[in-house]
Amino acid sequence: MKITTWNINGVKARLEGALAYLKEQQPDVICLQEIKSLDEAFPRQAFEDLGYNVATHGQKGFNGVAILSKAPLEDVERGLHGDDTDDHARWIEALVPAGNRVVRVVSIYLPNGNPIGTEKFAYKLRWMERFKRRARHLLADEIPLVLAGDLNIIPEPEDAKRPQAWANDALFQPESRAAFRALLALGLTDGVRATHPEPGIYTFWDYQAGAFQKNDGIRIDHILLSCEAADMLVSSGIDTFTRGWEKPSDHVPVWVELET
DNA sequence: ATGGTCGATCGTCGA
Repeated sequence: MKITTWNINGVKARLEGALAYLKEQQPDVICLQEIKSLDEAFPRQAFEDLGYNVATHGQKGFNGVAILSKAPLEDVERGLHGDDTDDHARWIEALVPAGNRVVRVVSIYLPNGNPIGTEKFAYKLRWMERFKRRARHLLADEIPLVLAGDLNIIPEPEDAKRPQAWANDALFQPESRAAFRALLALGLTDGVRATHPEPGIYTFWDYQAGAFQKNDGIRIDHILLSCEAADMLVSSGIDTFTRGWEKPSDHVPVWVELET
């Protein structure tokens, strides 16, 4: 099965592109981030018409995540556990049947955290602690687990064209990177890196200053796999071509193929 | 050093 993640930066602005992508690439599951839509305003029917089941966790104006799947979604959970006062829509889970087994998929929009030295950065780090706790809990199920999304972390210098340009950015702070490594230390595999050891593969290019034309990108959209899911990993890819489309998202789709 | 670009929304925040 092919599982894709894509920060679409607004479902309304990206509807045509998202539908075109799904028609062409036919992923079994796609995790979306930054839908920037209330659940009731999400263009559910347009995706259902392409054969997808839709589960959203949205809010007005910003954030918002979704999981779309050709197979029915079960046990949908909205929101990241661990803080009842956090009303940001950044986490949605579901079970997806795959062949004669089941995979748990999570669509994640991890806080950006900029600027550093502010409450926004503290929130990012607290949120990553909750992420780790929830991941540890889900790993105990021993159901293949796929944590996919805009994780807003540049894990290593080779994940940026110009790492020094990100030295003061929340995405590349030592604390952010350490929290990411702590996730991997739970036993998770970076699915793309595991199958693409080469440097210079990116998933985001800023809209400003012709970043895409200069390939001035960063790799911040990730798919983390439990050992049960990593055992199923066949291949992965980054669909950079969508960044050249009309009205592109600043992120591109990232996918893994799992043997089911 | 500044402004550079988008989306949601309509002055301004978030990225």
